[in-house]
Amino acid sequence: MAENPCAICPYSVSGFCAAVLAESAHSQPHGASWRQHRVVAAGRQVVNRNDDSKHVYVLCTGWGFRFIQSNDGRRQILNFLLPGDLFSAASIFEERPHYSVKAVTAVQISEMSRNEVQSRLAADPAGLRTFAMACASEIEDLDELVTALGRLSAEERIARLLLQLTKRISARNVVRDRYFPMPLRQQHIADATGLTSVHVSRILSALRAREVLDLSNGHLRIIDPIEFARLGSAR
Amino acid sequence: MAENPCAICPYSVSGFCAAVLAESAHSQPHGASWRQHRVVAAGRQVVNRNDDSKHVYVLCTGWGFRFIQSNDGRRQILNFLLPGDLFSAASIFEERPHYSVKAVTAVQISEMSRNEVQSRLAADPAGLRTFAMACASEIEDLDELVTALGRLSAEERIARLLLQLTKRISARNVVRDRYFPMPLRQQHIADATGLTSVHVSRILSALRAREVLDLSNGHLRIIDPIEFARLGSAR
DNA sequence: CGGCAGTTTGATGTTACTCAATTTAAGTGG
DNA sequence: CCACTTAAATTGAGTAACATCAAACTGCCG
Repeated sequence: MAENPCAICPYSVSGFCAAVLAESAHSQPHGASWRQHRVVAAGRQVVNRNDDSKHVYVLCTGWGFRFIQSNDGRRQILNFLLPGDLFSAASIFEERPHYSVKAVTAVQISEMSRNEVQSRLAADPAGLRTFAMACASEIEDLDELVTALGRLSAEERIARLLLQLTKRISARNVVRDRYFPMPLRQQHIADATGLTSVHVSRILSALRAREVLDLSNGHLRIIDPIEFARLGSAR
Repeated sequence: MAENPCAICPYSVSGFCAAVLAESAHSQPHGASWRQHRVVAAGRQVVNRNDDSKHVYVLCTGWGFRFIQSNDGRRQILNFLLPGDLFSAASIFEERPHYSVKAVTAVQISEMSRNEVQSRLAADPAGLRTFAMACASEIEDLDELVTALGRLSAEERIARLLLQLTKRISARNVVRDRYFPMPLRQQHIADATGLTSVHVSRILSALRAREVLDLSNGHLRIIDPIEFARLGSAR
């Protein structure tokens, strides 16, 4: 993933916005109405599994997450969305999303017409490659997540999630290597790692007691970077 | 996924082969050398994580699986490959695969030049959409797998895997609703569901005792289709 | 017949879940 | 600023699910 700021999202790192927004790509059908910004309050749902939608979304500010909800109410978080993230590469060609999306904090999102995005991608000679890269990286992330859920201990899964998030934050902001904004409830972490929030609490307490890291007050403090990296990159 | 047989693989259901093999798509650079068939013995590894390769593969006959191997030797199977399956949509643009692939049974594979596949896709006006559909369906499958590993019990995960496989087999062959070829060792099932082979053995024995299904001798026999479907589609 | 890979079974250990009570933190309105 | 409310985090006790270790068993093939 190369740094690639775009007009929609100064933090975009996917290259996707740049391709879609290229001026020459396509003539707008009705002014600039094919895309608009929206603000969504913390906790609100933005995308509903199976509700068909004519839009593609990019998160501009705040934190969100993509998830699948079980019949019995449990949910699995598939990934967290940070500024610049396309909700999912699949959304560009999927009429009905197979996932839902919620805002963690208040967020700004950029809502674009799927048809328009498709034709811009098709018009751009590098569009196929750009799109393919986004897909490949999403598939790779998911493959790694599957491996983590299937094979790692609770502690390793949590450390892995936090490590990954710190890396993604670092890629978007001035690098901070010890202290990161992290507006997640323990329930979010539980839903992302396949654990219960009670167990997440115990593990986080243990990591705090062992002076590895401290997650509280919406911030993650890395106390022992070596141990943190070791736990988080276990495989 | 629409039925879409192709010259390489009579059972291909992805539409991918059709797009790539279109006669008009592209002139061959050196005869037909951009693709060739290979035979691989049961248990042999076909793709090695991180070894860069100039090829894209499609499975033509037999069973294989895509996986990621842990440092400590444990492995997570990401999906099983059936005749007609592209190893991964990501492979078309990824220089180095982030996964490995092994043959379960003896397999025939079609090995294609990645460059040639890319230019054929780019040349085909429907190429972007074809490729995107393959990606979207792979992402959806992975999202569902993540949810299964994160949220389902051992029994449900196993039933889900077997149910999915029966559906995929049915899509490729004359429909058989009670008896399916299933050349998997219990270790494969364990590696695909994040369990140990010992536990898989216990669960399969229980399912056999409860007269839900019987997996043995390389075949799956569905005894109670209702209960099987209920367990396997739990979410 | 012996050997090997795969499966089954039992006994035991560990990890993570459930339920429920308690503490802490974060608002909110007076 | 303080009482009140509510959501989130913590803690303890008991339990269920799954892992580990090891031995026995099965089928298959040379």
